[in-house]
Parts: sequence; structure tokens; C-alpha cells
Amino acid sequence: MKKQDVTIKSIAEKAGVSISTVSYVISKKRKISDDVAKRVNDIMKEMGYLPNMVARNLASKKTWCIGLYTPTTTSIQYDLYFNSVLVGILDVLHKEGYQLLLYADYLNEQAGNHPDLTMAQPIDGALVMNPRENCIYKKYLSEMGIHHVILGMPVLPKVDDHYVAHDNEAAVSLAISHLLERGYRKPALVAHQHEYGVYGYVVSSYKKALRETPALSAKERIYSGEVQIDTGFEVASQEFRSSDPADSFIVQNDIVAIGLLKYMKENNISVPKDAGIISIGGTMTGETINPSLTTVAFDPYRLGSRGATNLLEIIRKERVRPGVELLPVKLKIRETT
Amino acid sequence: MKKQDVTIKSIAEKAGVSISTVSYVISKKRKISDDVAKRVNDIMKEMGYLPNMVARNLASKKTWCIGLYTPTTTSIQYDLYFNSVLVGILDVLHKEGYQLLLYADYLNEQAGNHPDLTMAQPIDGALVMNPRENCIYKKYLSEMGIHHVILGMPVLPKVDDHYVAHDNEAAVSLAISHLLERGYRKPALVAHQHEYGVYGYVVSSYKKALRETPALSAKERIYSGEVQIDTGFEVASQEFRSSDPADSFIVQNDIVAIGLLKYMKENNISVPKDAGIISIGGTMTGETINPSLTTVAFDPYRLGSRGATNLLEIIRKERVRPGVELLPVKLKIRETT
DNA sequence: CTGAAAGCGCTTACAG
DNA sequence: CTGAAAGCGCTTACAG
Repeated sequence: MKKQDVTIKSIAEKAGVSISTVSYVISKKRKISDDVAKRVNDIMKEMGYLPNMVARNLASKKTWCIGLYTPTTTSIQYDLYFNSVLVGILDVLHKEGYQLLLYADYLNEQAGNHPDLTMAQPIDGALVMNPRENCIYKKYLSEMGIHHVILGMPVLPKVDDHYVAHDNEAAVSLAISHLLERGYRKPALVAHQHEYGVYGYVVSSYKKALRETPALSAKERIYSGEVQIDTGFEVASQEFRSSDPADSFIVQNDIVAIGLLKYMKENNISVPKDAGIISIGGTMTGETINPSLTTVAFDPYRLGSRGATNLLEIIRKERVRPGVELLPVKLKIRETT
Repeated sequence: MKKQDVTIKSIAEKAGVSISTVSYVISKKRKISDDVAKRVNDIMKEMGYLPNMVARNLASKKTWCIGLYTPTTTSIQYDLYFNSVLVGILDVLHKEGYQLLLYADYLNEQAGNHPDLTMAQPIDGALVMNPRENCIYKKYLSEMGIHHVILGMPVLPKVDDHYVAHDNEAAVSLAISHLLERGYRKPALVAHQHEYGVYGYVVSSYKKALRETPALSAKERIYSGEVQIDTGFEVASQEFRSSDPADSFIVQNDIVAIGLLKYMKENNISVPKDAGIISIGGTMTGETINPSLTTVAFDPYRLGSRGATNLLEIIRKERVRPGVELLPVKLKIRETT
């Protein structure tokens, strides 16, 4: 008899009790006499019994699975930010006995129905990382009435959205005041693509700072692009060929900063003397490159663990009101400013 | 009626057919008359019916879930290698309609039973990344008769092990001959910890090269440690304080190389002039640091996708014999040699 | 303290 | 081409 074939029924027969008794021995939801409990437990151990979770889930209407809907695979592939978020989530779920189903965002790329949705395993709740405009997953979760928490800024936060995000507006103003202090006057902004929720916050915070700070050039220099080296390179080449180039760059990602640095090195623009760079939400990558990158640091591990914690509270009905949590950010001055 | 409450039964009633007919309309395992099929399909669409996968899985004894057992969360957190492997896996599973359950390796850290195992959702198969000696997961999978493929070298490959790995032995000899070509004579090796399967291969390949290459110093300089910056720093400080220090380092990871570089910078040891560094299986990290890191490049995306592909073949019984696949490696010369 | 039974929502032989 | 029914392996009211 293979271990997989040992069922609650075979245990019950061998122990001479009913299957409900075995079930209660396992779940401890009912008082069982000591001798029966011992006999059942011994037999379970002896036969290497492991309950079939699919059957349990079907009967109890609980899956102990959480879904994680991540950004596209291309952005996962080069960004350590994802790793820390993931680990934060795993640590919490693991402690509470939940498991993680991972979905990469193939969906928004293409129209129409998709196995990710139609064939999806039932889950008790979900985490949605950086949903884009019209995120199909988010819509699906809402329609299905599945609890979910957003990691990052929703595009248009609704009153009943639960989310955890870093305070991106504060991050931008921190970045700008640091640049100002260092003597830069013409900061450019390289934001994520506009379909991400964070775009609006970052851009408006940038515009506001330009408006309200007389010392800064009023000219808005706003770019956006994918998380890849080329994005930074392209921005730099456009900007430095303009008649009135920026003297500093705020980027939303270390990878983009690498592209900027590459262009500047090739064109003998000295950092931080001729131009400064500061990233928002930088990872270890910014620490290891040369020159090391000044950053407004986020805490992605915390983002993941807080999101998971809030989600579990919602599932357990311990948390009812929309949980909106803004995580603090912190300036780390390094060599590029 | 919430979408979640629409079942096959409610569809059947509304369409005036039996539930088996509805089931067959969905699965297409039986010829259904066009008008019935159309009526059922229309009603399903109208009511937003999505099959309950838990019930389906229980009845059909198939879960469409694959488990991924990864290394510890600490090593995930700083290593982009993991990301590429993950994306390779996801791409394949996604195409074939499988979903991924992610398990981080908390288990080997602690003794005794664990929810990861006892409460595990049933899966159709598993991928085990870099199992360590006495890996409990691997043992569990074998005992349960669950198909699995190892990503990376098993500690002691058994005849019926399926695995996909990079050719680490070839990587080491490639590294050594490159160092030799560059004029280095006293290479040190910084390997992963010995409980990982790859340790033996890397070390023996290193020893063999020293033995068989008269031009090389015969002295073995072998270190091992965790994937973190400190490891490299420590190794360098030990080595350079010895009476006969190495003139070059082969490391199994970019992160460790960063530690080496840090020590050398602080101690005015010039790279590549005074000492060379070459990594094995380097990621984008090695490309972005300064000086950029010479590496024997692996293809982690391929590792993931080949592993997943092989696993699905095994599950479908298209592959019976142990699948052992060694992936080729490729030298990328950059600035540290 | 324990058991017999209904039910979770499907799939799939069996029968026609 | 279609239906009635058994079964997947559990949980949990219901009954005693």
C-alpha cells in the first residue's frame, strides 16, 4: 500500500472506529477518549497517513492557499525588489500554515480568457503586486468575492480597497530636497510606466515640488519606461542632447539608474559632479554598483509581510475596515549625489 | 447568487440537462449534440460559471499543481539566479496549464514534522532546487511516490534521479584554463557549502586541474561559505594574510565576488593586475558592478524551463528513463581577469 | 464520548 | 447522443 493510498477510511477500519472519530482525532474539534485517540494516532503514524488536502478543502470550503499575482516575468527576472517582497510574504504565510500559489502576469498582455483565471485553484485570498490599469486579476478577484490586498499603489484606489504601499509621494519630495541640498536645480523624473498606480503619485509629487520650490527650475522633465537598463540609457541620451539638460535624475529603479550611469560614463559626464542620480526604492543592486547609488530606500520585505499579515486578518474577519497602510521611506546617501 | 455559488448543478437545472452532460460539455470527452452544447455554454457564460477546481481535482485525482521547493529564503533574497530559474519554470507551466506552489526551505533548518509536508496540498509533481544533504523534501517526495526533478546537482545522484544541472565540472576547468591564460598560477576556490550537491563536483574538478596542470601551484586553496558579501570579504582577508596568498579566485556566486572586491579595494590590491576573479554561474549583478566580473555564465532560465519540461514529460509518462541533463556553460570575459 | 449519514462539487464507468 | 448513480476522501451537523 503506497502512502498515498492510506485514507481516513483505512485508518478507521484498522482502529475499529468510525471515520468521523478519526477525523475528530485529527482536528481535535471534539473530545475523544484517551485510549481511542492513542490507538488512532498510533495507527496513523504506523501507516504513514497524511490527510488528503483536496478532500479536506472540498469538505471544509477552505483551501489554505493564498494566490500571489505578480508583475510580468520580464520585470521579475531582473529585480531583486520582487525577491524581498516574496520572502516577506512567505515568512508570514509559512508561520500561519498557508501556502502560496504564484501567478505571473501573462494575462494583461493578451486579451480574452485565460487558464490562469478559468482554471484557477480556489484560494482563500490573494495578494496583487503592482496592479496595472484595468488589471484583470483585480477585477476577477472582486467579482469572485475573493479577499485581496494590493501591494503597491492601486491605480485608482477605491474606498474598499485594501493596500499596503510605500509612501511614494514622500519619497519623491525627500529625493528632491536632498538634490536641492546638494546644489542640483534641474531634476528630471524617470517614472514607471503610466499604467502603474504609482505613476500618478510620483509625477504629481514631482510637479508639486517644482511648483512650490522657487530654487528649482520650473521646467518639467518627465520620462517613463520599463524596468531595464536601456530605459535609463535612452533617457540620458535624450536629455543630454537637449538644449537645457537636467542636472539630476530621480529614477524609480536601480536598473534604470544603471542605464543612466552607462550613458554618462560613455560621454564623460561625471557623477555626481556634472549630474546627480537618486533612486527611489533601491535594492542591494544600488549598493554594489560603482558609483554606489544614493537612494530613498523602501522596505520590500516589510511590504510583503505586512500585506500578507493584513490579508490573513481579513480572511479571519479580524480586520473589516479597508486596510490602507503607507510604509515609511528612508534616505540613504551614497556616491551618486 | 455570487459567482462562486454557481455550480455545475445549477447550470444543469437551468439548461434542463443532467450534470454529467454539463461536465461533458466542458471536458469535451463525449460527443454532445450542437443545440445542447450551445444551450449549456450560453448559460455558463451568462451565469459566469467557473468550475470548482478542488472538486474536479478530487474526482479526477489530478491537481494541475506543481510544487517548487526552493533554497532558504535568505539565499532567495539576494540572488537573481533564483528569479531566472523561476521565470523559466513559470513560462513552461503556464503554457501547459499548470500552476505553481512555492515552498521555501524552512524545513531542513529544523527537525521534526512540519506543516509544509503534513499539510501539503497534493501536487502532480515537484521541482527541487539545489537540494542539500539529507533534504527532507526529496525524501518526502520519494516516499510519497511524487514525480520530481532536481534543479542542480543532487548530493549523491541515484540511478533513478531525474535532474537538470549546469556542467559545473566543465565550468571549473574553463575558469582555470582562462586564469592560466591570463597568467594566474595560484587560483583559490570559494565553493558553496559542502552540504550542497555541487560542492563535490566543483572541488574535485578544481583539484584535478591543479594535479594535472604543471604550470599551476599545487597548493589547494579551498573555501566555502554562504551566499553573502561577507563570505568573500572573509576569504580574501584570510588568504591575503597568509604567507603564500592566491593570485586569483574562482567563486560560485557574484555576491561572494563583491565581498572579495570590497576587501581588495580597501587593501589596495588591484584587480585584475594583482589578483583575478572569475565567477561561475554569474548573474546580471556581475555585469553591473565595477569592475565588471568575468564569469562562466550559466543559463538559469533554461535550467528552470528544462526542468519543468522534463517534469511534465514524466508526469505524462512520455519520459520514463531517468532524465539527466547537463547544460552547457560559456565563458564571458570582463574586467576582473 | 461515539457513530451513521449527508454533503462538498465534480468525473466517469455503467446503462440505455 | 444522454442520464442516473457511484465515487473521490474528507467535514460536520444530527442523533444518541
